[in-house]
Amino acid sequence: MIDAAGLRVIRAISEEGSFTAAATSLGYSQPAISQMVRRLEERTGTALVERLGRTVRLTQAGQVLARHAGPVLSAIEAAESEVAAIAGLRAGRVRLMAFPSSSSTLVPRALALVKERFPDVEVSFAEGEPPESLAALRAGECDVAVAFTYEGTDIGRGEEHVETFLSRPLLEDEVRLAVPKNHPLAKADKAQLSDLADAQWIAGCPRCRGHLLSLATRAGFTPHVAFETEDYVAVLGLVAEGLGVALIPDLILRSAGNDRVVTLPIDPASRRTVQAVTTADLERVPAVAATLDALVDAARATCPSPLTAAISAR
Amino acid sequence: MIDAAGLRVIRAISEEGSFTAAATSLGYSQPAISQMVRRLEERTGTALVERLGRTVRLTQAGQVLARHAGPVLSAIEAAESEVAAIAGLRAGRVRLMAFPSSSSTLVPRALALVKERFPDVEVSFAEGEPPESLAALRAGECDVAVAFTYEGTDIGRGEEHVETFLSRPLLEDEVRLAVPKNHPLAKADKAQLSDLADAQWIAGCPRCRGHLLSLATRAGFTPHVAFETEDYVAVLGLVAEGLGVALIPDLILRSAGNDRVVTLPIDPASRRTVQAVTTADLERVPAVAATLDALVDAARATCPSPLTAAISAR
DNA sequence: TGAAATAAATAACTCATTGTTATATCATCG
DNA sequence: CGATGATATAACAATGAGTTATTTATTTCA
Repeated sequence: MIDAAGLRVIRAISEEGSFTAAATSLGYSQPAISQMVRRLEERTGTALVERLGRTVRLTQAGQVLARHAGPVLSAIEAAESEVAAIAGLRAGRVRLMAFPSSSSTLVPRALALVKERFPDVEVSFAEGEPPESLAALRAGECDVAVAFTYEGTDIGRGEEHVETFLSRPLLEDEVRLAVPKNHPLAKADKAQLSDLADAQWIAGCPRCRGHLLSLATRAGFTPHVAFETEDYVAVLGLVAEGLGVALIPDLILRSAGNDRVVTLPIDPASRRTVQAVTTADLERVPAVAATLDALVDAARATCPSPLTAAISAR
Repeated sequence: MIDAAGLRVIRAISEEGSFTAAATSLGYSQPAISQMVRRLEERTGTALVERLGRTVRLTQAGQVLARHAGPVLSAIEAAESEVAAIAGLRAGRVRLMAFPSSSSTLVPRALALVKERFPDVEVSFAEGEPPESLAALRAGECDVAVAFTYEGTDIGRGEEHVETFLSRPLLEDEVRLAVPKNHPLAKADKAQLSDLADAQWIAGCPRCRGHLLSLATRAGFTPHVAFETEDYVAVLGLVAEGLGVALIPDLILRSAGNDRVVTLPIDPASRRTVQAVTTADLERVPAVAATLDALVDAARATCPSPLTAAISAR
């Protein structure tokens, strides 16, 4: 029945003392005010202004509206400016969830970029492996997930498809074989996976373990997994002690090397793609978009690869 | 940019958890909500809801709007209900101004009627002779003036025209000649004004004095005004003491008689019309309309005259 | 796994609202 | 009494905000 526009008009009349002045103050034409008042009076069923010749004055009912106009309009303006701040990146919160090994360089660098560009945007951060982070994204518990997919790995056994969401590729991460320095393959150019059918394997995160199984199956064997840990520093330690071999993404080796371990490409090559994942809706939230951009930029700085080259060329 | 309708929609979505439920709760169709949200998102420049498959959830910006919706909408509802109370005569204030001699019966009776019919309507009352009461009406200091006009009297010398306003006739009030009981005319049927050219006159209020002058001029003389007072009881007292004669409206004689005074019609007859005066705008204020009605009813009860008969027949 | 059910998006259309300009009316003031 | 300043009205255009019908997508359930 009564909306913000009506209150604005009544307030302007009350403040300015005439329809014409109210019109100029609101940027309207005079008849617009005249008609607006008439409509309001029709709706409320009572006169709101007294037209006394050349001047107008509010009736009691008009004064009631004018009195309420202030609080209502300033609350609306407050809401608008809060939303505008979010839209203008002068406010906003992004909840980021990333898998542990990305936390070392990529994510911190991206967070720093966001902070530098938009100091008032808050980015909170939690660790989580892809299945959890995607579930959190779906559940609305985070806004951006930094996840990875292994090339050619078909997910789908209860896990979230990355394809359900909107994802931007960040890095191409080559999967290498890690062997102890004294291992027969240590000096080889590349390793045939099938040569390692009888090796003891050390597996990383569940997803990586799945990838290992998938690759091994394709190479015609079932790997014997002697140890399992999500901590890649530990994986490298185990390998260094000669307790087994492991598949390790190149990205991890950049932050956590071990000089008693040698890594070499495998054949057929395998890579994982690190992606920033969000939803189509959240991508329209400016702070989220800014975070995605920062992640892309951070990835480019982290590792110039064919993929990121392609992205920069774009 | 954002109006009450938008806030209502966002709040409904937040409360109901889906567009469809929000639509039913607001009495809209589902696409209406869908489009409303889209418009809001276009205007604000950021996503307001996350569509997660079948369910929707508000984004941070959406939550900002939902948070403000409550206060804003309840303030608007409060304003609406206050105005509705005024429109529905469950509230309201009328400032009445009446000339003194109407205060005796007509006005009190009318006030009682309003109080009986609409107990929550406040009518405040002040005395004032027609020129002042009309000026007050014009100045917005009162809402209804009970005034009178002398038949055939042309006003206009700086005074307010009753015709400027909207007036409803209440009573036809005959002007009679008051003489002492022992006056030569005391037993006459009627008095020729011209027979009183040499009499001492006692005048009432300024307006009444003006009327006396006008009538006398028409009768061919200039009256000798010996006394002047606005208090008609005093006028009657002066007449009773034989200090002069006076023109007195019949209405006054009903409440303030004096048995040492005789009144008789004058020739040519003269009457004043008692009117309830307001403005076209104020007449659309329900409490004002109710007061006017009460005045008409009170007048009918006070003095059944040809005029009031005509009004009831209408 | 596939079909039914549920929910949101889209298309196409209608109608009311809310502006506009041009003009009339009306009160005030020199 | 005419000029002026203010509101009202008329006619019209654009937009907003609904509607129904239909499509698309996700969940659920057999």
